Amino acid sequence: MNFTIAPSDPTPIYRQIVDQVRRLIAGRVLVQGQEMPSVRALAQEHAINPMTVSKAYSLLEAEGLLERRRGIGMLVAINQTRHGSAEPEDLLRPSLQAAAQQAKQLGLSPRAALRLYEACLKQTHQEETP
Amino acid sequence: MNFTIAPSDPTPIYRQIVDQVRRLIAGRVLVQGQEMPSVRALAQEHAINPMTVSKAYSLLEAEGLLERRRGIGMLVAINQTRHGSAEPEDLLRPSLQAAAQQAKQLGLSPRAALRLYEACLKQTHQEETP
Amino acid sequence: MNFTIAPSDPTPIYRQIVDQVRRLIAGRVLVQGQEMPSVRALAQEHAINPMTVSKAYSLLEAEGLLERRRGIGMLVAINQTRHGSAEPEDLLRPSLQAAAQQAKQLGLSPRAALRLYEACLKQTHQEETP
Amino acid sequence: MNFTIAPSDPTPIYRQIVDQVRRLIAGRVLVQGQEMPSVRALAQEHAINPMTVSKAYSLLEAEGLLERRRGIGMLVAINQTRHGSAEPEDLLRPSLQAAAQQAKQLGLSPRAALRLYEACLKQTHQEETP
DNA sequence: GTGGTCTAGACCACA
DNA sequence: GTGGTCTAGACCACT
Repeated sequence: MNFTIAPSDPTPIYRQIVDQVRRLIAGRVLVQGQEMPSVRALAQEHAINPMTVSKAYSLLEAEGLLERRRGIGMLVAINQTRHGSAEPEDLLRPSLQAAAQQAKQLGLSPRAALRLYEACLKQTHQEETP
Repeated sequence: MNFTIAPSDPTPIYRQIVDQVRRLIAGRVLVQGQEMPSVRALAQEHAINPMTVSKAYSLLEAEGLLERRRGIGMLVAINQTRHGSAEPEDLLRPSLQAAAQQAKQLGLSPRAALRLYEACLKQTHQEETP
Repeated sequence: MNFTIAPSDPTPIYRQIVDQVRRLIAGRVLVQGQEMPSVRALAQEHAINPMTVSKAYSLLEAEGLLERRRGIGMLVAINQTRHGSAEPEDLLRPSLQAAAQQAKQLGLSPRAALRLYEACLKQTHQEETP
Repeated sequence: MNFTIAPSDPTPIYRQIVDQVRRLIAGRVLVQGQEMPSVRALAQEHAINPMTVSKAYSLLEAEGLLERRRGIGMLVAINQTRHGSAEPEDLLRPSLQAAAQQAKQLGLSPRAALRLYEACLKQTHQEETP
């Protein structure tokens, strides 16, 4: 899986997993019917407790994004109609709205804030290419 | 005060206060020597516990951003050396870096992400003018 | 076979099979000596694993409700002593007792609960006639 | 709290809690804004692990039926508009539909099934009065 | 006082 | 092999 766990991040680990899986599904990186990595595998890969992964998967199942197949594992849910998985823009907007309010409180002009975001985007995309 | 408290936000309330005051000072919206609203007033305005406000103020005082004046209340500290308030860009960057990674996971192009942020900035600035 | 498998139901599939066969025998819908559908046929019909069907049949055989005939398949056991198949009322009562407690917790009057059950019974019986 | 935990019941304990709280809210036994018993209290009362209770509460919170008040405890959610809390009839119907199918499989006439349910209802209500 | 998170380990059930 | 459940205990954060 191409996502990261930051133990230093104050947001709980299970929440980091939930958020990222949600985004990867919205972005079609994870496609419908695809098998998710097993609880134990993911736990070992990131050196965390299997129950933590399990909790994240359970929440995603309750949300309708994952489906449990008895004895098989978890799959990305097939009936991804309209509920649950939202448009990518809708998942990104809250972060950007918060960042917009912060820019205003910091007295930064919209232009300066945009330039800064552009730099961050460029950096993030460069990490992947090489 | 032009800041907001979101009780549903998982980040603790006292932290929401600290972060926003820090930004307002960095952005010179709150200027040196200016009186802060009283603990009681702020608590009542946002329907939160006065002890929570008090804790936030104490942290800001320990950080050197606020000063406690007996009989008067809290003021924005006058001797803002360089250690207390940082550059506005440095305070905004972490949020934008996170938003950049999210955009990538969502499969959004940098251009689309920028456009979305531009819209958020415009909306945030319009709220204040009328 | 007129029974249904609900993969989303938390009760294990083999248990769903066992319970329903038990009822169909108690209700004389399946009569003594009658052939049961083959493991393979039943599995294919409901899109479940043959091993799951096999496990259910084995449990029913251990219970004395089914008999394994070499080269033929499973039959409804002929010597239905009193220990295997119980009275229909006894098999239905647990569900109704649970439903009665639920009605009480929901604040529904016994009369309202009865009316609702009447409607469900009518609907269930109509499904079969046409 | 007037609900029961049955350790022998195959349905997991946290699920028993969730289901019953859901019903008690739908039946207005628990009213909006009311405080729920604390995790530790409920755990001790029923001799189960606090984490099990916590898990149930978390699910109910995700469902929108409970609200967490930091440092205070859990309350029955106030904005109980339409989602989440359903009509009592809607929560009872699934059990009765299952019981109706069972009655049919058992070869019981609708009249006999109704009589049996009536008896169960009477018994359940008598337990409370004395 | 409140709930939340994580860990470690044991046991069960399903396929 | 898969996930689920429960326990016990430790530590943290908020009010």
